[in-house]
Amino acid sequence: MGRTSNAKNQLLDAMVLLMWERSYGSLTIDVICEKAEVKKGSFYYFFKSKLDLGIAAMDHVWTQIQPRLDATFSPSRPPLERLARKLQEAYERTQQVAAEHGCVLGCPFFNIGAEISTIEPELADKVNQMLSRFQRYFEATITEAVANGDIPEMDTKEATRILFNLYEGMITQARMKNDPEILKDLPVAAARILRIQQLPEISVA
Amino acid sequence: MGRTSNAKNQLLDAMVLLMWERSYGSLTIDVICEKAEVKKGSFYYFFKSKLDLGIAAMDHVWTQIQPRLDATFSPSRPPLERLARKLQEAYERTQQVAAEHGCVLGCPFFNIGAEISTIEPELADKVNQMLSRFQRYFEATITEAVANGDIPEMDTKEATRILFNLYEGMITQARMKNDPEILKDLPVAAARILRIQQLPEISVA
DNA sequence: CTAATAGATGACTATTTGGTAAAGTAAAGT
DNA sequence: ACTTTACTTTACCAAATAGTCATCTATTAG
Repeated sequence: MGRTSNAKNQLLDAMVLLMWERSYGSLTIDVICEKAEVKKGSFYYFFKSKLDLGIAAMDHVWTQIQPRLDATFSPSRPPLERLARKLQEAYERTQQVAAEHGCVLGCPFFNIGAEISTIEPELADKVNQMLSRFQRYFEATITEAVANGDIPEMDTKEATRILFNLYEGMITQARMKNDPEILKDLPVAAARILRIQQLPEISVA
Repeated sequence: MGRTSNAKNQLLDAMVLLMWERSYGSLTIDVICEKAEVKKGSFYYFFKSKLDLGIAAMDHVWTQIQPRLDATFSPSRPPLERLARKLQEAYERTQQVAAEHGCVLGCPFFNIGAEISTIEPELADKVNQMLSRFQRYFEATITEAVANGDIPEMDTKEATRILFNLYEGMITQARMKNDPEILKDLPVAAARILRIQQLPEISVA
């Protein structure tokens, strides 16, 4: 009952895009409303502040990302192949996003986290929560690889932290240099961290 | 001749601090002037905009950082020991800065770069320039380590990129999680990337 | 058909912000 | 002493921005 609307979703979509393409601090309510094609009155009907929308936007983008992660890290393939595919996908998708948006954008969580961690604790918590979820995909993969004997015995939590931070560091560098090619180092880097010669080759498609 | 002043330096110091402790986008001219204890008229006497000061602040902080880097990476010690010391120092200094400022702050260049790369190209260029300078210290060290036979033959440029991005990624995670302990992974991570068992132990002080 | 509900709209206010300019002041040159 | 130079200070304006509210409109339940 009552009037229907998808203004809330338009606001969430616009916020995700703007935070990814620009930054959090550079956004104003007016800019967000314009991008969302929603009037300011409606903004304040659904959200009480930019911070409120920003936090909701992080949950929103996760629901878009999670299915892709589930597919890429699907246990239907052996762990090292999953990892190799993820790293390959990171490179290809970075190129694709750069073509669509005009420049490399990197990881929406990591960028925002680096920006706001000291000034917006609530948003920082939310971002850390999302990054932890993301990291779990790597951890599950590495744990299984050790269990399979695909890689030597090692502290899997430690290896996960190292690989994950490397991954985020490289993607952020790719954004800063606006150069997807930086991500070509990822497979070599992962192999070294996991103490193997190289990750498995992956067949096309 | 004419009236003397150190307002310009106060503005630079304040800007460096604020960009490190907070972010670029959250700063206003008024906030910067208040921190610097300088009136707005003087701000516009020395700088034409926040962007202008931001760029100058990056050069300014480099002049403070460079002597410390020169000391830590001094060729008076063997390369792997230099590296081990740098990673140890990163951990200790992060703790110290956290104690002084109330939270982990990370790398001033990387944080700002991640935040503004898509919206302030001039500042992004300056940040990239500083990061490249920083990276050269790692590259020189790794190159010498290979030449010495301290680590196996490898593509030193590639190894440098990997190690550097890992370093920045970890430091940024430490900021986001407000936890210096994350940096304890650095020596293990470096050893894996450089294909050695472990970095040399370093004596106290 | 009508009332109740959910949302849309636009006009409005108060504040913050970036930016300017004119008058003032300290230091050094002559 | 006084003039020039280099910087400071204050007051000010215009634009941008956050946030509110009364009124309007679409949807559905009864």
